[in-house]
Amino acid sequence: MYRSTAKRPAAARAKKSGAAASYHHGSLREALIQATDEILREQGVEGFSLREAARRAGVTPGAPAHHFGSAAGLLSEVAMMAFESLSEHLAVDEAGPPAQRMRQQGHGYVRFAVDQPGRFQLMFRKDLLSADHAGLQAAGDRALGQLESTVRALHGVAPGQPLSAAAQSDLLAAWSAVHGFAHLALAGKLSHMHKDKGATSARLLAEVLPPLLMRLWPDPPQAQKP
Amino acid sequence: MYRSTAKRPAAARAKKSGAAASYHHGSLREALIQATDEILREQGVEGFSLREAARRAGVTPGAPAHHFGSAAGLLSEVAMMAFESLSEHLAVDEAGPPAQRMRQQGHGYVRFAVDQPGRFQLMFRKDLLSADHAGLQAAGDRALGQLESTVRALHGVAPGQPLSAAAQSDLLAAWSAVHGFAHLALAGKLSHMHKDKGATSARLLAEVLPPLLMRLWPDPPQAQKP
DNA sequence: TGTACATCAGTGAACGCGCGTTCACTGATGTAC
DNA sequence: TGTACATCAGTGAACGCGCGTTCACTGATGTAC
Repeated sequence: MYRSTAKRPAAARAKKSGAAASYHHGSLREALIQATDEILREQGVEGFSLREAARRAGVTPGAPAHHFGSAAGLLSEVAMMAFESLSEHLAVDEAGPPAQRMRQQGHGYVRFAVDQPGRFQLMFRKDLLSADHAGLQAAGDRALGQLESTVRALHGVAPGQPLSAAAQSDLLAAWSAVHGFAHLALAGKLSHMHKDKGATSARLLAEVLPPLLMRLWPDPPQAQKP
Repeated sequence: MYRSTAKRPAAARAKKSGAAASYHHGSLREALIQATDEILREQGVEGFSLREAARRAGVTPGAPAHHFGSAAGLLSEVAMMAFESLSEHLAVDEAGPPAQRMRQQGHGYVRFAVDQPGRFQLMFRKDLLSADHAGLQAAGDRALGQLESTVRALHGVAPGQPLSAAAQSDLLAAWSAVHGFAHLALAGKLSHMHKDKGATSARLLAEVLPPLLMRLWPDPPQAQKP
């Protein structure tokens, strides 16, 4: 009885990559993370399944368990990467005026969400993530920390000291505003806000976001040295 | 051969409600909407399925199609109701000072999201809703309109006239801020913002939201009559 | 350099599950006369 | 008041699907001596 070798994941893998078929994948862990990220890009969070990730990595459905235990384990790893990508979008020249930096970060936050919506969706879906994934927690804190450091500059709070109540409130306001804006943009609520219906979401965003950021963090009035 | 009548939906329905079993439900449409809303309350959006809604309404899985065509049809109906509930949370005494009204509405928006997270999640999941559901669109516009009318008052733009650029920007800022805050609260990002870990989400919200709202819409400086 | 053995990583098949939709049907209700 | 008939609303069974997880297994790799 003929048995097609093309059905065997190792063979499929070999065919795809051009390398020799091997029982062991070699770097399945990375391949699964990569595959998951690809699914997020193409289909969003709802498109993800453990089996689909395994399929794309050229491996049987049982394999992922060896590396991640469960779907939440794999997704948490990807979410961690996503937070790192967000952090890159929040990187900003520390020399500039704080209000301007804040605006730049706001823009970076929204750009990240709009350019990588699948990742962005995932990052805040705590029902899909492991609550105790240390790396994920840390990566999230790091991203938030970048906003915080700009808020510190705005309020003149030194790095070691605790945030003042006003600064605390400002940080939360900043995060809320850009997070909310990003969500509304992804939910398609932006275009329906104004008459210019046909506009690209990119163009719409370019027109609508900067004034909003300027309203929240205007340049300070002319320096008053007494 | 014995056939348990308890398996028959009509009988199950009768048992539950105390009324006589009937082939026709009588108000299935409402019952399904009700059931869906109940699922949202208990399990969130992810807990919803057409079959589960049918089950709760005491009806076979095929029945909902007669009234809603598909899952999206039913969910859109529920989302419409949800927007109406949101509108109620945005109702505010039109006599008060605009900044205060804005804060009240902001508080109402967040309270709605936090008290009824399942509904709130649904309302912005356009992948689950019918794009062409007229009532849903209208209900969403109505809710947004309530924010808009306060922004008009803030900026002194009369009801008939188009929003100024500044007012437009302010409206979007308002919506973004409260929407983002609500999302972050539901994603559990609030508690992890400050040291007071054990705090109830309700208490945390009561402490953290008002200053944020005050920062965004402060009372105007003392009236300067020239 | 060779060999025995332990460990690891992925296989393959099956588990039981719930899902949305379809369709010929039938029981109940409403209407016309 | 009665009867024929059309319309409606829900049934019941089946469709094909994809899912996450389990588990005894086996092939490959690495290590000790």
